[in-house]
Amino acid sequence: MREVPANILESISIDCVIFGFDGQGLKILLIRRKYEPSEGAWALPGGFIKRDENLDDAAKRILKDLTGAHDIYMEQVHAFGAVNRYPLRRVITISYYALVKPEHFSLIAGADADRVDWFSVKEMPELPFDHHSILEYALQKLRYKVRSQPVGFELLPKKFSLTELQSLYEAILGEELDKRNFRKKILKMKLLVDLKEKQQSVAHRAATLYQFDSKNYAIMQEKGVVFDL
Amino acid sequence: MREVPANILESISIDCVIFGFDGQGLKILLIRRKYEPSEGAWALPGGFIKRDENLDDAAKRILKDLTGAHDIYMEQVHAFGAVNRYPLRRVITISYYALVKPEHFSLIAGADADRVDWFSVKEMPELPFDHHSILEYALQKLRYKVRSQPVGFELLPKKFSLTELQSLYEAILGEELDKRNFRKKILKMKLLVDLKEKQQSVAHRAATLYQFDSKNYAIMQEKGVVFDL
DNA sequence: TTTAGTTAATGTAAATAGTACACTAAGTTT
DNA sequence: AAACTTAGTGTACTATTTACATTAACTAAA
Repeated sequence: MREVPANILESISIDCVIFGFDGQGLKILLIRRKYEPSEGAWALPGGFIKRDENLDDAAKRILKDLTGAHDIYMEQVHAFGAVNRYPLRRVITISYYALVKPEHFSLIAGADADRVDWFSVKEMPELPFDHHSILEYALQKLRYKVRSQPVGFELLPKKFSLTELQSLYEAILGEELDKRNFRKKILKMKLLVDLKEKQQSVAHRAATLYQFDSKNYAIMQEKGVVFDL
Repeated sequence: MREVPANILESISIDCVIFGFDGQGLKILLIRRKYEPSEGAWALPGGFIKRDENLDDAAKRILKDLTGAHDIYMEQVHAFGAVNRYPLRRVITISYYALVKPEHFSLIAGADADRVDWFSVKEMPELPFDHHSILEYALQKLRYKVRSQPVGFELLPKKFSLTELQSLYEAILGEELDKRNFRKKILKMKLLVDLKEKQQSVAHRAATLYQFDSKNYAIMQEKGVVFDL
């Protein structure tokens, strides 16, 4: 445990819930805490806000300092402020979340972390403080969001099959989807470009590859088109 | 302007966006600020959090101290933390909102407010700091919510007509709804009890009165039934 | 070279939900 | 009795959702 520097706001922290999808299941990025309180525990990457820093900027900096992961677009989720949530003093934390592709980031433990790693959401270590609630809340939000917006294409390779896309959605939602209905819906959105290419060297019938149509997505967003999965 | 007491967290405030519906239009509860900064301006009721107070409790207390309105269930909306949003020092604010029936509350300006009043959302005074953004954000949330959940029954008299209910929804959404379709949908939800009673002494055909079926609502919520208006 | 194994790809019928739309009913007031 | 005001109602059309099973294409192993 160390002293609180003067240029930070000592009563407000940010915690980041970074979800990752690697083609298998849903993962979450944790750091191992180098200092008290809860030294040695795996926890959400979090830290304090500087006096001259906006919230979104603080979230980015904190994540980068602890894990090395940068250029991640995060969204604010919720403020958690139970009186005794943090043992040393009163701290209210604001949570942020993002969904990323693990292999895009080389992780480097820094600042108050001595290790960083991805954990499967299904097999999580015990988390300190109220980090479990924070995680659950963010997961709810992610699931909600993924149903109403075409989220997550950036998590797949540039060229992907519809089955891969479906697995992604199933991993996030934690439930199985009907193949034909999924395809119908996703193709009707006109957000995928059929590349007229096939998978190579797979031990079964090769799937057609698609690409996310980000141009059309931008246009539709401007028009205020609502998506729904 | 006064000193910051020691038992409060000086960098975190709460601002309350209290929407009211009085049968006519959507209103919002504002206070007139008694002290600098922005002394004399109409603003959202807001204040600082005490060290031994949870967020939700703080929101309730702050609202009560400034306006006299109590027993209002508020929900957290968003944290706003632009570096210069508050002129005196760095303050991050967490917004809360609620939707209530104005005539249920006797307003008493207190603490840092010398007046309290309801304003039509359509004719708002200039608000200080980033209160306008905070209000807009809460309004978005309210509109969103009212479409997906049976919100707002508590704003009407215990016995109400379908037309009154429809006016409420129209006021919140800021758009007109089709009478027949509205009735079809709302009745299909099985959330209203037909009281087999008629309005009294109205200068036209009397409408049937209904009551919100909170018992059935609780049951349906448990089952996870999704509503959609 | 045949067979087994694996995943890709496809369509339809039925049910449900959403939308647009106009007239009659029941009271009160003049 | 006529005029006014709001209540109350149904239908046809379209779009969306859901459940569901077979054939196609390719590889690997026998």
